[in-house]
Amino acid sequence: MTTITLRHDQSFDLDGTLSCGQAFRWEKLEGWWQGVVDDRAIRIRQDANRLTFAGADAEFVCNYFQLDQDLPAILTSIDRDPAIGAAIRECRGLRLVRQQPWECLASYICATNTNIPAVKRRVTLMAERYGKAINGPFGTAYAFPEPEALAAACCADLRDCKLGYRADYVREAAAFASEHPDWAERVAALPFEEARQALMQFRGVGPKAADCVLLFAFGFFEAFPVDVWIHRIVAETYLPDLTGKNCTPAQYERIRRFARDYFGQYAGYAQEYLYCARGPARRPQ
DNA sequence: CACCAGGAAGCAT
DNA sequence: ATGCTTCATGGT
Repeated sequence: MTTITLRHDQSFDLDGTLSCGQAFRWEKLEGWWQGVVDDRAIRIRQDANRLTFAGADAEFVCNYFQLDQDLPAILTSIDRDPAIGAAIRECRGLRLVRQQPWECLASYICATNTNIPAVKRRVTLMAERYGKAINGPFGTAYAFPEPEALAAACCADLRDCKLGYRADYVREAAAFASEHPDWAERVAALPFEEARQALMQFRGVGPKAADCVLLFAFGFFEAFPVDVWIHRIVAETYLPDLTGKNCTPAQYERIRRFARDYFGQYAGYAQEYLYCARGPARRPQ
């Protein structure tokens, strides 16, 4: 068990960070967050400015939660109006975690036209069936499956993981990733728009999923994923002439360009704060 | 039973 | 380029 004390400039809210839906492999049990990152089973809790954890060292935890990123400065840079200001006050301390590219890509292929609990279920089922077993501080856990393991999976077994029509997309992506082990570093080396196009070459990865992977795994903080909630919020708050509930490709393009211009190079943080401040009780209409 | 959920592909216009 | 349909699943 390790404890670190956060510095004054390391504003951090563990609960907000892990419950906002960016990563799918954490759950809170009896005051502790338990999760799997890479091949580590981690247990962590926060008491004021102290972080206590097991299953990983301080450097790993610091890197995963990007604790050395200057969050106060980022929030100042995106704080452009009362609406985002309220979201920042409500969610201050929320950080984007640094996910692994393959897991993030596969997870967001599983996230189309569905909700977060269902994605968690799919990812957990895939890990239990195809992932490496890990002995951690909370019994046996399972790493997210390597591309090879999912590429070799038979389609019926994958469908048992409740992937539905997404099973073929995951298998195809897994086959590509196992044949091109350097796919992630090649994407990481590209400029933003080219990296985005590269991700959208995967079947099952459209604009939204690509932007999520760019933001959550590749550190492209200008990425601005537009899901149904963000579409609704942006239409109500910033672009009132947007009509309809369905987000056409042209609307998607307009929203993300607006966000990049308006919020700046950390537009992705603005997206996450707006999304998380939407309020769990808020109903559509 | 209808409707929705961190969408995207496949076609027809 | 834009619009409609379908896709599989679980929750409400």
